[in-house]
Amino acid sequence: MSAVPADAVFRALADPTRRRVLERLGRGPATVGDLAKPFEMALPSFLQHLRMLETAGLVESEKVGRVRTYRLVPERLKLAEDWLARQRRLWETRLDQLDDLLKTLKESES
Amino acid sequence: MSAVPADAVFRALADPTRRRVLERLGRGPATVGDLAKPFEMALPSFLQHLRMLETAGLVESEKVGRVRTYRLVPERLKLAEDWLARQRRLWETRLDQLDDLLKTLKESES
DNA sequence: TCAATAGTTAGGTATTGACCTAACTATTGA
DNA sequence: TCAATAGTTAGGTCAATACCTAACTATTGA
Repeated sequence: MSAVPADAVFRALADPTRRRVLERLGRGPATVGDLAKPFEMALPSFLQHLRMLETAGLVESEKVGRVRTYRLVPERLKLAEDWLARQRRLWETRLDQLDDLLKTLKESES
Repeated sequence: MSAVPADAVFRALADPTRRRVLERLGRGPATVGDLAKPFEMALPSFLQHLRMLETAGLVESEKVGRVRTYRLVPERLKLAEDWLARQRRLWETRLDQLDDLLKTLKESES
């Protein structure tokens, strides 16, 4: 069943921990330790979230010595944004058409 | 474990079946049967998707006689849109700051 | 050189998601 | 009135998520 990239992106965004990580990375790259600090969670659990973000393509990382640094891949969020924007255009068009219809009906009354 | 509304919205969007349903509803209300027709899936499985969209607040439904009709609740998509827009503003600001910094450095060279 | 640090792997549990079939209820049109 | 229609409920399988602890590897600074 075609696991479209959008699936992974939206699934990655579905978790508050992962959204907070993205917000953090929006202000610049950070190491695993830095990223993990604000969370109660055990490290291995947290790493799973990072892995999920990375496989969704929303972040990328590089290890130097024993330190791995993550940064945002902003283009990837566009996938989600684009879908939502397209969706909004769709129903806005439809509401406009309804509006036109109502206007036409009102005019033909007079 | 604050299950923020955004969680449910993004999770609802994570499945292609549900996104197709939303696209369909973007063109106007439709009954369960109408919505289900394009999908191979058994009806009970499909209903679960509809339920998930409804608990996420993305759609609402009303039953008249034996027919249930679904329609989009567009405001709800704004939750997702807003988060993404805020996120974009964040990292765009940061990239601008980097840009300024680089410009400043270049100027001080000359 | 060796103990502390940074991250990783292995493996276990509980819940939820995505599907199915079978059997049911409520409505409606002939 | 009764068979077809529209949707619903019950219950089962399998994979993935979200967490955990324990034990490990690789790097580095004193």
